[in-house]
Amino acid sequence: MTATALDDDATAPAGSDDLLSLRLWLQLMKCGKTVEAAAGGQLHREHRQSLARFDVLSQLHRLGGGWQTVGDVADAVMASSGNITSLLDRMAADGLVRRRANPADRRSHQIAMTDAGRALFGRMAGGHARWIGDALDGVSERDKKRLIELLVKVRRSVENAASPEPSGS
Amino acid sequence: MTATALDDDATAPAGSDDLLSLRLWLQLMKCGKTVEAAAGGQLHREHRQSLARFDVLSQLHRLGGGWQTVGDVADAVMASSGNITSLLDRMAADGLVRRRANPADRRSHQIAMTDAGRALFGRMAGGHARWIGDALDGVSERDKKRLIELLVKVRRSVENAASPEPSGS
DNA sequence: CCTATTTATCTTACATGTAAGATATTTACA
DNA sequence: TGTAAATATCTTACATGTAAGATAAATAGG
Repeated sequence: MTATALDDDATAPAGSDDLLSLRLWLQLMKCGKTVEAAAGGQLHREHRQSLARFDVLSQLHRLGGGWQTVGDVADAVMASSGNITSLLDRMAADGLVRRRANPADRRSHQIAMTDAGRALFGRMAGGHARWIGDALDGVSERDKKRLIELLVKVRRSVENAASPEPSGS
Repeated sequence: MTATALDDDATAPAGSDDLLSLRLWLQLMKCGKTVEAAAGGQLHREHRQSLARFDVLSQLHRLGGGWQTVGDVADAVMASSGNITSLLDRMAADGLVRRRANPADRRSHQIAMTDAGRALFGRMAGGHARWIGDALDGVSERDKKRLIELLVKVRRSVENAASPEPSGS
């Protein structure tokens, strides 16, 4: 008996490389879900905030906390335009961020943290980094460095397969 | 300028190991999101189905496609009880799965694929494995094997930190 | 047998995500 | 200039996720 749900499917085509890729994909999804659930649970228990909100505050914290466009924030946290709108609406309703019209482009809106948002992020960030350090305590420094490199390779491969560069760019 | 949003936070505490862990966490989240969005997009384009539905069908396909309890399916796809209920409701409304009372335990319900669900899964599985193989084509076989091992290590570390085993089990 | 606890699922409320398309504005160009 | 295309955000509809607690049935202990 194997660890995957797909490895014996009659319509499966190619060689053993597809099977290895499938196993990698399954482990990546499983690991990602596990880490995300654990980290999200920690943020919810300690601060009643979601990972998505923490990501937005982290991005707004970068570059000194100045105004950033909605699109820049959406790209940074990998949220769709429809999604970031409602997320920022709720965060603004909770007094964590505020909007203003972009003075340079009237199509565009900008976002920044409020004082309350900055204070909340200050309380969250240190504890979150410490929690992650504890959670990854069972992984050696060498393995962490190798993993970071390999994860970047995977991401590049997937992004490249999704929209391959024309050969002469 | 660095790659993270947190590395210069004044409240951050410990040594360089927390920073390395933070970088690993960021890459893991980013890689997971990228791969999930790409795979989900492929399933939506080709079959108008979500990754969550594909996961459920994969799990039901295991063990020969017989009846499984709602709880077993929920555990396998890492869904909460409230979540799996509505997901299975929609899949049942689309004629992909069906429910029955568990003859051995009247608290429990069981789930199996319908013929339509089995047919849909057959069409999805091969193409999905092939798509994943293409997407991970830029990663060497050796790197894939190392990554699988390392991801399992990470997951074990996080699970262990979340609920550490008592010393003598 | 009776009651308390545990277990399995469902219900409700709400947060977060995608998809598709509307709106307003800017940009490119004939 | 005028018009088409691109861009940035928002709106709407709906799918998927969590949290908290209700419900029903099984189980444990008296």
